[in-house]
Amino acid sequence: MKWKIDDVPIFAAVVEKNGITAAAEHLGMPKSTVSTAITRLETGLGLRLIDRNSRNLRVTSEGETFYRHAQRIVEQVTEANAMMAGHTAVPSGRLSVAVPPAFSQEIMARHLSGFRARWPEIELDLNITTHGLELIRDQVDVAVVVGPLEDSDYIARTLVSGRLLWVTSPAYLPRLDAEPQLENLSRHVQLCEKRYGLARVPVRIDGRAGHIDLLHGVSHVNDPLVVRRAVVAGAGVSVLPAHYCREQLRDGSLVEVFQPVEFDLAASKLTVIYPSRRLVSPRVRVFLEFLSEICAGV
Amino acid sequence: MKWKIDDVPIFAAVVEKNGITAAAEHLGMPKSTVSTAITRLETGLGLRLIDRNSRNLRVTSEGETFYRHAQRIVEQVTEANAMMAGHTAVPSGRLSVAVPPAFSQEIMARHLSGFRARWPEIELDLNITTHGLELIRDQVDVAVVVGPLEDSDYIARTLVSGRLLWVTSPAYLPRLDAEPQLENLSRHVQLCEKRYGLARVPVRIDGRAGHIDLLHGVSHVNDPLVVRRAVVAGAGVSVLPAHYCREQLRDGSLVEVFQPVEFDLAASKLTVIYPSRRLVSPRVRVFLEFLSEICAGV
DNA sequence: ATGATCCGTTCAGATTTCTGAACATAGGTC
DNA sequence: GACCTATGTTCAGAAATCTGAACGGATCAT
Repeated sequence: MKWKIDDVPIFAAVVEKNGITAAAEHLGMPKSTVSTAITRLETGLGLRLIDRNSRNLRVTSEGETFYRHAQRIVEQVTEANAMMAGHTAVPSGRLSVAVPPAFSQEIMARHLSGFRARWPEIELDLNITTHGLELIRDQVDVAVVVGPLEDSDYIARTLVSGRLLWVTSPAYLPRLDAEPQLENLSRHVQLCEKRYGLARVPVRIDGRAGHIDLLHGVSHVNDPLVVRRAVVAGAGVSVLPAHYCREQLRDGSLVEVFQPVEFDLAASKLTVIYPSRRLVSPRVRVFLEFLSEICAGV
Repeated sequence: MKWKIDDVPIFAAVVEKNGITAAAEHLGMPKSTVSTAITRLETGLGLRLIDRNSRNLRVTSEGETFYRHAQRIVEQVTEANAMMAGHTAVPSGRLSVAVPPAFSQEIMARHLSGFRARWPEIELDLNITTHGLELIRDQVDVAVVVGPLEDSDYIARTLVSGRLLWVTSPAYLPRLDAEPQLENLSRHVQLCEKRYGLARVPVRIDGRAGHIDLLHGVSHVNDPLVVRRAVVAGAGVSVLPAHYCREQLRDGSLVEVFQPVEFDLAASKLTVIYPSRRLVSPRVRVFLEFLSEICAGV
């Protein structure tokens, strides 16, 4: 790579402010620096980014392409900076967070005392809710949400990718066929989480796409932990996110089945969202780090 | 921002190679440069990233946090570089792409001759298919796919966000109630695209979450253009991506209804995917630019 | 213990980048 | 058309960064 990354924000500013002088003013640096930076970037890349003379300025098509990438780079850098800024201050104050029920019980609860011990100055206001996405608007600082996410103004970080597994109890195991056929799978499903209860759940069997009906003839509940209890108690086969049946698979109360059938669904992905690309308050920052940590192993 | 972005890849290399000397070797620069860069970065950020003495090296918790961001920055930079590299060469050769039927007809077709005129050396091999995601593995260079995407090894770029609209024909309009009620909406839907044909389609009415049944009592087809024709011909109300009914809304053959009811669904998002973060061949690059251009207005 | 070895840091000279002032050029004004 | 103004470029001195060699400390084998 023959160009300097530090020239990228300068280039982006020139494009955005539509001028070297304007960009220089915005960045608080001499225009000569900006001019040189653009020239250096062009030389390094080996192509012209901006056609310019003393009066006019036009971004070339290559410049447009590079600008799209520049935006992403600047975005990441800004975010990194926001995250690290004020890292020296001791986090304190009230922190409102929203987390889904199953997540709070299965993953978070056991680490809460550790969080309190490490950051005693933070008063945690924990909302157990399935509607984190709505609360983030103005009621909570951070929300953990389940399922795929629309693009939005908030920053989102995937905590757990949420691979889905087919599981059953050891007692039920003998009733399954050796070779699972697409048509026979759902026959064994008595109950599943509401979010997968679709008529056409996209799946992938040994790489080939297909569909499974988890709507008709299947009971639904909006809590994976209820599904888990039911399956452990013998309620046939069901679908659970890997992070909610890890322990059960280890201690043998659940067994994985239908392994070749993978889900084409981001429905159980766990994501944390929070506002502002500009400034992450210390208490939000440490809570995000806390979430990353406790989710690292699952 | 008090730190240099150019120090970020150096820091990342030190973390990855677990040593300043190793990183220096990998980056092809003197270890003194690497050492100074890390120190400078730490000073700029105002905190210690790596605890180090002459024999041991340990990334601090702040360092871990920063490393996560560093990875993203490096990724974007690498991608930008790959995209710009070899930008001088004239793109040529065979280019296999997969695009969905509706996209090819509605958005792409009219611009194809322009593409050919601009890049006469590229032999385009155009596959109209709904299974782009499967072909990208080893049969095509670029694929445009519809719907939300799992994380994968491929690079994905959103082309069109794919907002969904409720539309109907002017002739049907008088048969709608003034105030749309959640329960009454689906009564008017005779046909919709298969991908929205779920029992519980998540929607948002004036910000509040809810669900609509587009499965029962609704016919399904896997082509939005068929839905459009049907609705224009009087088949009640249906759901169409904004980019496939722009013209019809303008010329009055379709009208938008139920505006307060927004979809909580990324189901019609158009994404382009392609392999390799390392090197984008010139012909792939110009095709990606072509796609961005033709999707910019929709 | 002791020396060999490996690693990160420091240092001083070489190189690059930054900067403010001077310069050049295009467009508008009277 | 001469002048004015706003804009990008150039330049030379100042500041910073880079670099290879020397240095200092930690571990390991003997």
